[in-house]
Amino acid sequence: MLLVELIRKNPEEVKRKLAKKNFNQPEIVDEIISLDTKRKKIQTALDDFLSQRNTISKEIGSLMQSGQKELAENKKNEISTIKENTLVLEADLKVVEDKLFNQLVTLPNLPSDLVPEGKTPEENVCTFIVKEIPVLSEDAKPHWELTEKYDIVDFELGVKLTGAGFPVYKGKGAILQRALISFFLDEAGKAGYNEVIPPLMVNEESAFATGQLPDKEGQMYHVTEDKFYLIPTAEVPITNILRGELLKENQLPIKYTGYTPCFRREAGSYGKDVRGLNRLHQFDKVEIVQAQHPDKSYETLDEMAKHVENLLIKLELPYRILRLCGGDMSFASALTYDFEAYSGAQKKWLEVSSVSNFETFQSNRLKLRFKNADGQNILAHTLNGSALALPRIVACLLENNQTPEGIKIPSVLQKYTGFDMIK
RNA sequence: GGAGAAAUGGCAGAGUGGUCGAUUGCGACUGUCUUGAAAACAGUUGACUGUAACAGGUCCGGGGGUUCGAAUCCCUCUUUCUCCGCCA
Repeated sequence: MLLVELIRKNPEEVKRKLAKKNFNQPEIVDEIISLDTKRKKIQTALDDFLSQRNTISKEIGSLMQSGQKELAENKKNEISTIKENTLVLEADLKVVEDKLFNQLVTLPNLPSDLVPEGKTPEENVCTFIVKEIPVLSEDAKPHWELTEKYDIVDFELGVKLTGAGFPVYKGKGAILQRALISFFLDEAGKAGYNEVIPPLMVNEESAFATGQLPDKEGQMYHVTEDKFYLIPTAEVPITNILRGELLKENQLPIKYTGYTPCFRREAGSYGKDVRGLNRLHQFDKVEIVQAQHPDKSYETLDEMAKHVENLLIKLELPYRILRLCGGDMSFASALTYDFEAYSGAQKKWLEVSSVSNFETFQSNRLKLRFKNADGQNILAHTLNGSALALPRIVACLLENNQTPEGIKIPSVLQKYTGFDMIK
């Protein structure tokens, strides 16, 4: 959530930046400012009445104690008009505050200056691409045929148990999942991230604080009986670990990693993009999360991107890095790098990681702050990235590493799988 | 699921209708002393809002109510603890 203070100070700049993010209702910015002005006015008037009330109440108190009951009664009468006024103003204030809040939550985060202009994924800027994109032979099979051939992922069975998008990993397929998770967690651990296993369901407050509510309500599975949401990413519970914290400056950066399954309704998705492992309702992911000093958060973003890049290199996967344009970025992000691995048989790039700096957009909702040397409370910056999402990695590994003898396992994974070939 | 008890500042723990934003202890920070440290002594030590700066306002688990006035009384929700039941 954007800070009202920032909007007040630079309304035109805010509008310009919002436009870059494909947000086309600049009038909301003006409405927010006028609502906030109204809010302040009401608040000041209300405070004034409350102040009078407090003073008189104290006087009544001392009169009562000194036994001057009649004078006290007179004071009580005096206070009744004041009380009526406070009730009216309190009601007004609530209306204005609600309106203000509802407008404020519709605004996406402002893009950093590094974000390229653009409205569609085609306008993302490729900042790195491997020299050689593998060309497989014409009879190379897409992963959904390979998973069937080797009986390692069973989509039909998942349909029987739950529905489309909930595959069952079997045998070496299941072990491969476990191996990747362990590998990713070990790498994150080596990079200084503290490993956690968070809940897979969160409450409304958590979903709001990281920005999923109200923006992405329809994308989450909602457990209505208990008002919980199944997490769409570990980002939600892990970042919320820090909700409400007032840290010491020297505690930064705080680094967490965690593996969780992720649940996404993917309403509106269909067609080729959802084939096989490309897009699922439940998938596994290892996430890295940091809270950092505002002065250092962009360095940290680069460091996290480097971490993700190294994973792809170690897995020997061809990849490219995109700096997302304003129109393709997520609601809460200020700058995002997407990592795409090449899927040789599908002949296309699949997004396997997204690394973002949210600046204060999340921390403002989280109330995640630190105390600086001057004793001021400053909002920290939050960042996160997938490191990595499993299904598309598996898809690429299967397709790119297929041979007539079977599917080769990258050497870095072999100590985790215990085998070097799926056959 | 049933019965009971509780929720106060970083922590511990007072406070049962008025000068309580909150006694006290510990911790932390600053100063004095010291070559330095410890000890001792003195002081400081929550957040939000608001202002040019003051002032003012709000916050004692969340929400609502009673009252001129609520940490304190009432209702409700949540959480924790104890006992019973159930269970991996």
